[in-house]
Formats: sequence, structure tokens, C-alpha cells
Amino acid sequence: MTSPYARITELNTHIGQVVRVRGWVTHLRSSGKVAFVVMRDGSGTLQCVLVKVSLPAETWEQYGGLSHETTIEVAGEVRSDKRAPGGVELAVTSLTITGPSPADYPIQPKEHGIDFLLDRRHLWLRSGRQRAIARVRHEIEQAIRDFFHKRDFTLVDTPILTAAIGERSGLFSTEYFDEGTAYLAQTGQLYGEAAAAALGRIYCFGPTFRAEKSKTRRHLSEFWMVEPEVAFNDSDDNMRLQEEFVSYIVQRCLERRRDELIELERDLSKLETVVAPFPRIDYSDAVRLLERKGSGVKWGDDLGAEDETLLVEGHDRPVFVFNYPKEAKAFYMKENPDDPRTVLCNDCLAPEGFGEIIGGSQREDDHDRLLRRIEEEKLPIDAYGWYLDLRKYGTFVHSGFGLGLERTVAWICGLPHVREAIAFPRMMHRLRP
RNA sequence: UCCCGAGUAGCUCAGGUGGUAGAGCAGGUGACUGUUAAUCACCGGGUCGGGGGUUCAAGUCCCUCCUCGGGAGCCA
Repeated sequence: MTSPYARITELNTHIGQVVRVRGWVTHLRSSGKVAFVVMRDGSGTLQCVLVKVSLPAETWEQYGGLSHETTIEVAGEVRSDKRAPGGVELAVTSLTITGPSPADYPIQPKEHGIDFLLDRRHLWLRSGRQRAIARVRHEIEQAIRDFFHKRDFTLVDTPILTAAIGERSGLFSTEYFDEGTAYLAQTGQLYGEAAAAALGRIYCFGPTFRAEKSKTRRHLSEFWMVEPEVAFNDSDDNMRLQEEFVSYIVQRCLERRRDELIELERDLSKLETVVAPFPRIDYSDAVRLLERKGSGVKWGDDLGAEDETLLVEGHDRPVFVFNYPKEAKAFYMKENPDDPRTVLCNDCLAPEGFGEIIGGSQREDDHDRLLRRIEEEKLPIDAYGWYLDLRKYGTFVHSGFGLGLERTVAWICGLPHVREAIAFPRMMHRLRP
């Protein structure tokens, strides 16, 4: 009487066989003498059919003890049936409750407020939409690793606890033994530059932290970023790498996560056009274009979220905006030899108003110019001694970029807010669960 | 930090000009042999975010505080 365990996703290879399935109850429907239990095992969902007259009384009794999210083990014959969602169902002969669930399970198959759901994120993750997002995110992460691995990049894990270094925006800090204050990393880039001089092509991929008191659909206090750094790549090489990278990720999701994207009601035609090369707009041209479109932006300003949306209007793939004014960008970006007011850098703006997913640049490789920029920004020179060494001992042209994982997940899945793109989002007003 | 918006049943919300609260879903009970977020009947469920004020009377009007959401700045 011990039939084999099967995962729901593989049941169509067991038609006519008796199997056991373990999982959680997601829906209950009863018609008196026939009852339906829809269950989830993590691999898929399955409709189980219980017919009163063909079941032992105690098995039928068990049905009455079921509620939403009860953990059960069922056994029965796998049947092909047009009336079943997915075309396959289980004709139950025995049912065991292995984990009861009280009747007050809070998440119903209906609309809820975002605050309510985020307070119950640990349970919300069980819903179909959240599972689809998790699978697309996984595919994106795997695609990122495969892309770089195939191109002979070496993964270098950079520190999360750092001294004061990186960018200017808000830092999380903590006491660090006798060394004073440590800061949670906002980027692995500077360390990536050091590693690029050792290994040529590297990338880092990990969590990063920004303490800005920011409350918008594009912000998290903790998010994941992938940052490649390539020796001897100039800014043009850098953009070519970006467009090939982004196209690869999108096409791979279309190929392997189509079902999830359809469940998320994503318009796939908007993703199918994401193929390199991407259009490129010089910053100064972008400002002129924005002025014509009625934006209040002036040369020298960074571009706002609304400007970004205006720039990608009419494009069916991401758009590069390159060579921003020096003042709008970080100290480590290389001065543009053709226009010293600007630096060799680019943003990559996702279409449909999803905004900036990549920031990249060629790095300043001239020791003295970099030193001057550090002084101009009034950054603590002591902390940057090792970074300047990279220019002192065998300087080299190099470029890299950072791609925000959650923004990319949000774009590909069509999510209005990045908070759904990560299992347990960290935001200004949210540290738990 | 600034600008909007919202807090009413477990959840999502409705409550013209002030007269001490209502729906759907969820929960409970019952009916139903093929349901698809099943359907139908009945039942329980509320310090209307906190405090203060105006008034015979406040969910409703005024003040204040709190919490949250959306956006801005900044960024991936």
C-alpha cells in the first residue's frame, strides 16, 4: 500500500498510476457528495477529487477538517480529465492531514491592501503571483551568472562591511571593533576595479544598501546589484556589453519562464523586441529633446523620473543616455576628452516608464585627475589611498556598470513597485518580517 | 525633509445638507454527485486611528497628534 511520491509538475507522466502527493490546500469546494481539494506542492497545483460513496468513511471525515493552507498527503489514481484545471486530477482514495491550519488564515483569494500583505509577506509568498515573480527572479539571476560565466568573467565577492567609501548617498553605519564606524556597502565597484587589474573581467553580485529616506516605487533600502568591471573596455565597449547582457536576460526569461510571465499578465510583445543594439542619446541631445517635450530640465541637471519616461517614449527597447555633466555624476567617472564638462558614462533606461536599470561608466584612470576629483568632492583622502594605488601601479583603461536586480525583475514582470521583486523587501518603514 | 492622499467588521470598501453604522468576501451552521475565487439559505461579528473642541446630537464639522500609502529630491 506504499505508492510512490510524485511532484505535481510530473503527474502527467503518471496517468493511470496510483501515487502519493504532499502539499498545502489552496481551495476547497464541496457539492455534498463530491468534494474538490485544490492543492499546491511548490511545483504546481493539483485538483483532487473526493467522491463520498467510493471512500472509506474516515477519509471522507478528514475532508471536514481541511482549511486553507492545511498540509495534507493524498493518495489516488492520476487521471486525465478535461474538467480539471491543467487537464490532470487525482482521484483520492486516502487523505491525511499532516499539518493543520486554523480557519483564520489571513490571505484570501481577493484584493488586499499592500500594507496588510507586506505585514504578512511570509504567507503572501505562497500565492500564485508571488511564486511566479520568484521564479522569474531566479531565472534572471541564473541568466546573469551564465552570461558572465560563458564570457570568461570571474565572480569576485566584494565586502559588505566597508570604511567610508563609495557614493555620496545615505549610508547605514555600525560600530566596528576598534576601527571606528563601518558602513554597509553601497557598491562593490571600487573593489571590482582592483580585481579587474588582477583578473581582467570580473563581476560582483550581492546585496547593497542605501539609507536614503526614499519612498518611491523604485527604491529599496537593501537591493541586489550585479556589477561587472572590464579591463581595457572603454565607454563604447561598456554600452555594447550592457545591451548584449540585458537582451540575453530578457530573451532567456521569454524562453524559459513564459508560463510565469503569462500568469503575471505581462505583455510579451513588449519584451520580444528587447534585442541589441539599443538606441543611444547624448545627454546634451536628451536635454534639447526634453525641452521640446516641455520638461523643465536644464543642462547640468540630472534627469528625473519623468524625464526618463519621456526619453524612452516611442522606443520598443531600452535606451542609453550617455555622457552626463560631471556635477551630476560620481567622482570616479572619467572626464570626457572631447568635452571636459562631461564624463564618459551612461544610464540604461528600461522602456514603458520602468526607468533606470543600469548606471555605468568608464573610470578615471589618471592618478592626478582622480585625486583632484576626490579633493573637489571633499571625500576623505585617507580612505581612498588604496584606490589611487590602482592608478599608481599600472593604470589601465577600464569600464563597468551596475544593474539593479529588483528594478530589472519589476520591468520584466511588469510590476508597478520593486517591493514585490524581492522576497522580504527592506524599506524605510519596513524591517519585518 | 517637502507636497498630496488614506485610516469604518478578520479583509476590501460604502456611508448627500450632522440624527448613536451597512454591503461583498472571510468565519460558523445547513443544502447540493463535476466544482473552477462553485452556488443558495441562515447566524455571529464594530470604543468608526488617538486626543481635544463646536453642538441637544459628530463616522460626518474644526484643531491637533499618530500610522500608513503615493510622489519629489537622490539613486540601481
